[in-house]
Amino acid sequence: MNRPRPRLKDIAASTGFSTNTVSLALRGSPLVTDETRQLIEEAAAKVNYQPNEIAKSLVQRQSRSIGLVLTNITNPILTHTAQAIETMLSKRGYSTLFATSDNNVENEIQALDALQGRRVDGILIFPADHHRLAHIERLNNFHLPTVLLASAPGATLDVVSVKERQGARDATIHLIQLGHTRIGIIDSGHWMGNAQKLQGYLDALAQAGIASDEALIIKKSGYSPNLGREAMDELMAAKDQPTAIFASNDAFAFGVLDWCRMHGLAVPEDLSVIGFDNIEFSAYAATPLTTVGYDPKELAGLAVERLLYLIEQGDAQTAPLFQQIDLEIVLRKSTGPRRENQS
Amino acid sequence: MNRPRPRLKDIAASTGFSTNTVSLALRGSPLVTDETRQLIEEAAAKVNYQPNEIAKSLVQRQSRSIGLVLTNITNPILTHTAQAIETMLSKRGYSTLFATSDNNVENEIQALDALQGRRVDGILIFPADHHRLAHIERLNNFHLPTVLLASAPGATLDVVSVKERQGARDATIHLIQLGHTRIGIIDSGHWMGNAQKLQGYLDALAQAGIASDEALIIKKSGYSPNLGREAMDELMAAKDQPTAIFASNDAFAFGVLDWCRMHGLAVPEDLSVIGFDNIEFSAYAATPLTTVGYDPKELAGLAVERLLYLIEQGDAQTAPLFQQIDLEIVLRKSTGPRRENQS
DNA sequence: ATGAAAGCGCTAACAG
DNA sequence: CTGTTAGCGCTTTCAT
Repeated sequence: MNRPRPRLKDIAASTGFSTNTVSLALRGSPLVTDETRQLIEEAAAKVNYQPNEIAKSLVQRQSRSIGLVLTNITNPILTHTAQAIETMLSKRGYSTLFATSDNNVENEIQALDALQGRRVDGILIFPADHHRLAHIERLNNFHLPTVLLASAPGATLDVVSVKERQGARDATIHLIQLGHTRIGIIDSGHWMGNAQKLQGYLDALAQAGIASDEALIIKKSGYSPNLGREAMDELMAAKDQPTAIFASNDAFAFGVLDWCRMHGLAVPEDLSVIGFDNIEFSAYAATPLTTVGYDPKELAGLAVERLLYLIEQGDAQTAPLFQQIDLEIVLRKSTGPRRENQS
Repeated sequence: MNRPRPRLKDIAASTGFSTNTVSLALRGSPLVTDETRQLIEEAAAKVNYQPNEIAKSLVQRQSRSIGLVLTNITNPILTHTAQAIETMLSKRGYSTLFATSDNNVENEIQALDALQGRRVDGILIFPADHHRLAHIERLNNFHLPTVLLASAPGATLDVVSVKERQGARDATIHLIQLGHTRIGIIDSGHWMGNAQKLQGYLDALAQAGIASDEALIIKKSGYSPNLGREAMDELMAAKDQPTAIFASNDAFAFGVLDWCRMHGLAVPEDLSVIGFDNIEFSAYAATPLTTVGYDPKELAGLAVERLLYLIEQGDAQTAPLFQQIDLEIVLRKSTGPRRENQS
């Protein structure tokens, strides 16, 4: 059973045709007779012939593979996006090489090098650091189509992301409409997030005529409930405590909920909390989480379409496109009206 | 800025050496003078030379890439495993091509074909269906090292997985020790699970002299809290209701917790529930979930080591190795002693 | 210590 | 319609 993989040449030899004819036949060229095609197909099937895509890639100068670079996959919304991307790409005949940067620019550079070495036809990337994009933008020098999956400030690349600023604003407005004026934000700092969410939060406050307070703005780098708990320690140390919290991702929000459980605060009676991302689990949290969500498939679809378009364009330079999808608030149980007696 | 990618030949031309010398120099061969190596390295750096791994793969007949096939990535424990795999592989100089079968054998076959076409050096796979492995086992015909990431009954392939049966037995024993005798199981049917967990559950019951009851055994195919809820509808319809539930994955357990919340049952006072996998969020569930967990990195490490070993072995046939890692119960709040007045 | 030639498995002209 | 030739970018004998 242990044979070496059959080549075009082998099936050429066994059928008596030339490798060229075999190649054409197998690719369904109209130039070859039905009769010979049939012969060739049979011979190919008999030995379980599978074309060597590597050889094909070499001669065609395209690998029909793309690179997907993620920061890390502890955030389920990213993995859903990743899976959707892979599925769509696979339907279009592309393989996906994946790599993780773990939010580290050095790793990211290495990953990009490896992908370039493998001559991927394009790259989809969640950047590790929204302020260090030079190594990504440099990909353009080699005509390597790239789309960013997060809106980085001043990027000269194509972007497909979510309307973070607007989503954050809507979340904050939701809290304001419930009567809250002391609203804390736990922002994810500059990676996995730029200043967009913070901006949206400030927009909402300004619009409602509420002064922002530095003591209510906490930055945490990472994605973990622990960070949410830590942030709460700081937030609730303020003299004038917040009555509502906007957590810039659901993991932070879980940390907040847990902090409340530990400290005997009822949600939403004593504290309202709203998250961001609407990961599947948010419906099953200690208090079902109100959060702002989006459809990862929509994001994936847009990104894949755009990337494939850029690939097909080839050398024809196209101006970078900036696309963002809508978010919407998913109302559950973790937000409620501010009570009179509240702090 | 828009140049084509430099080749060995180009930097040979610019330095006056032959492509062969350049190739040797860049790979650090001792055959070439330090002086010329330096010259060549400079020239290469100047044009940002990156070797074409595709060409390399073709001539060396190895791609230094492996295929990772997942069922789907809604289960966070799988994504953690996947990330750990990618990270380890990347450290060893391997790229990872990833594909998802969505628990569908047809998709799985397609994915495997694509990976073979790309001439991956090995495959790591969570099989879609533990009873349909023929297409995977066939990979051996082409010397394609493969390791299964789930213990399939009677597989003739290498396996690295968790001690599901023992973990399930331990979980059930835990409930029995708390005084429960009416213990329901929500099993994940035959994919993403074989009969191992059910077996472990039955083992524990038998060992304690408790008769098993068909009415307490529910099978659900999939990974979603909804299925847990559905199962509860069936389970609690029994005349003699269970006082404890073993959910074969954490998502099911969340569904159970949610069902309890909807029906006014207190956990663990009215019902104990234990999950499986210990996903990160289980600590933040409506009731912090007691569950049986393992370290995905350990699983990933074992799998990668084994695969790489098989790859290095080359044609030397080695008997399939069956490895399983330990599980341990993570005690939280969702299990408690059976009360006297309980059902 | 360096160069020339061959070839990995395939597709792409170009003939006939 | 089918065969011949060349070449993708690299490594690998084999010379020198």
